Amino acid sequence: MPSAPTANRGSAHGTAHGATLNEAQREAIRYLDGPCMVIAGAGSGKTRVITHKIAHLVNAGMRGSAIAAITFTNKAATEMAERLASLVRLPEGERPLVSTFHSLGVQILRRDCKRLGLKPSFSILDADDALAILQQAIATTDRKLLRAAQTRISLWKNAMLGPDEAAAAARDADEHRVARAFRDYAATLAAYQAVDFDDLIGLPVKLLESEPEVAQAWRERLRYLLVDEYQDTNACQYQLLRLLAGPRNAFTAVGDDDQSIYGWRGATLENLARLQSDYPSLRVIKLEQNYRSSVTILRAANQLICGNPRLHEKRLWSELGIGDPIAVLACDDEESEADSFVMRLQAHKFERRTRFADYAVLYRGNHQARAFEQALRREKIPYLLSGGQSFFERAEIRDLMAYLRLLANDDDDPAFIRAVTTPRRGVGNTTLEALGSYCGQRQVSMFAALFELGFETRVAPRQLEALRSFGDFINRIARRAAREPAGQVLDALIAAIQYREHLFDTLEDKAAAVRWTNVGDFVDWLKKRAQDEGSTLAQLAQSVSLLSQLERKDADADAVRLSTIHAAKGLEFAHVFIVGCEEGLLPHRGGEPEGEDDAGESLRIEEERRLMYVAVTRAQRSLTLSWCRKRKRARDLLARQPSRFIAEMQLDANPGAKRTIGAGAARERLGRLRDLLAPDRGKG
DNA sequence: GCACTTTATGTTTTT
DNA sequence: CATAAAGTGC
Repeated sequence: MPSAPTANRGSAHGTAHGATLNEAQREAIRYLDGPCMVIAGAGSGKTRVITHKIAHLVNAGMRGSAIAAITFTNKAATEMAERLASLVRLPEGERPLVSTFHSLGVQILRRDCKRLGLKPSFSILDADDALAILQQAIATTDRKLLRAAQTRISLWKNAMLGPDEAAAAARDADEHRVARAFRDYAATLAAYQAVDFDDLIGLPVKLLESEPEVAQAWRERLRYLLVDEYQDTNACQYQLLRLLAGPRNAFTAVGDDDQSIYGWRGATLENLARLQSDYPSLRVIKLEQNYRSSVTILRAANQLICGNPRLHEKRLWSELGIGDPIAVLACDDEESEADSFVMRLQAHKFERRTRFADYAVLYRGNHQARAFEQALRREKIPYLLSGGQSFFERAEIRDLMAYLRLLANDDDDPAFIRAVTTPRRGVGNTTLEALGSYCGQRQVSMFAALFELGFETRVAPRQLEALRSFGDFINRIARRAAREPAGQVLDALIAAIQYREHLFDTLEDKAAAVRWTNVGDFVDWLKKRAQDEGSTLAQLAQSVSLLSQLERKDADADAVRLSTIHAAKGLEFAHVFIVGCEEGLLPHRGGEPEGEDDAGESLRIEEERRLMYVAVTRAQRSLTLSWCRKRKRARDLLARQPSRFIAEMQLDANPGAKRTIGAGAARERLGRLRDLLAPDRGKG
């Protein structure tokens, strides 16, 4: 087996792949007599339990295609499908459905959305498009209010409250205002035949609740459900699970209350308790043996998390030995934090003969990556940035996506606006405003309005001509898309709009070249996908918005990983650096302290503590924590304190567990190593 | 009326 | 430091 650098694939140390299953794992796999919940501590082999349970079901005679494994991220789904494929060989049509909640939602919706008054070619809006629509609805330019409104509405949706219930639940004037905007927002989405991310769960719930035959059909199709990262489900996802499970209650939920880090997205630990009260016969099985980390690391993790009240008390243990002490680095500022990381990395790598891919830098916020990127680039160390801006959020990709969405769905006004203005074709704000107001009166989409006789008088002839020829163009491409292969039409589209020329006209050559390369990657990816799945351009447009990262082959590259802690969940690395361990960052200080009560405050700290716990438990062999005495924020330099979590891990009380090292020591050591390696290269 | 250039502004985490 | 609203040539 080639050892891949990413998680769960076991770099020699740690993972339980080849080993036999332990008693608790076997029990979790074999138990089929009723609903089952597996409390799987960090590194206890939960993916293994899920894949082996699926294999067990298949061996027991269940059709593979009747089993569904549901994850939260595409990465987890891909990983799961691969591990499963290496365990049981199943023919194409007999493979279990391994999918995220959101893609499952799309599948359910695509089949029967007509019953909800939604056309099958509905558009899926990303957060930015949704935000633009909300901005219209709430009529504000205050970005803070806008963002707050978006999360508020999302939380309402995840709690399964519609605009009416939201208005009833609103506690102050601001929330009432947001509830009113929620109503307009929902109406606008309906007019556009568009849905947002939350609707991908909420609408299937609505559908299965209101159409018993549809629910029945899905229950017959999916006879056993396995849910990964159950602690991250929100009320709406829980309801979807209940509806899919039906009265048969044939499911296994796998989760860990200590790793619940998506409370801000509506995930609620109550779902763990609810599972027990809603299913009294629920069998609860705990996995406490850790196959990943050294005893030192686990002891620190246990020490940290015991500060939280927990639903399921558990104590992780491991047989992997004491391992290296945990180091704490106090740095001057973020540059010196990044510098000392790079120097320690180089020294460590030289001494231990490790690979770059054995190292990961984990941080609270994406902006923290910048200093580390710079330092790594300067030293010519390969790195992989996970999280951060998604490939599909890049402007050039969104431009092309707008065309695809418009081809699929004429009513998608946001896509229309983006496509008609990119590249520029003589249609600007005034024209779009006139078009928008006409559409408002006539209750038609922008695309449909172009060809209406009544619209002709609303804009200047020149603009009308530009709009209509754009409309004709889209119609022509759409006609071709129905007949010809997706890839061919895509090439024709990009050539016809002269996108390459547009990039080089509007940007510096270097930037344009980068974007054009991205376009090429995107097109290749679409073509491959269209071929593999036999999907049309329209269907592709739907699946694309659910992806966060282009699955690239260079995931196997030997490179240092830079990642947010959130994005690192489920992964493991031999040597982990948790950076920015400062009060205010980790734990992060929330928005304004206005009106937040003590209970809310301590809940927030508990989630931050779980986040730190997730970070610590990513490490197999060594763990280094660092913090900065000063950190730039906006324009000024702020004095900072080390995170309370460092103290909570009681590294001092843990003999030999802590080494505090000044940032200068590594610099000197690296200097010596460099001299040793290449004396003439010596530099300051 | 369109398209490009300047100036204020504001930072968690993600499907 | 990067994005989005307001300002200036064409």
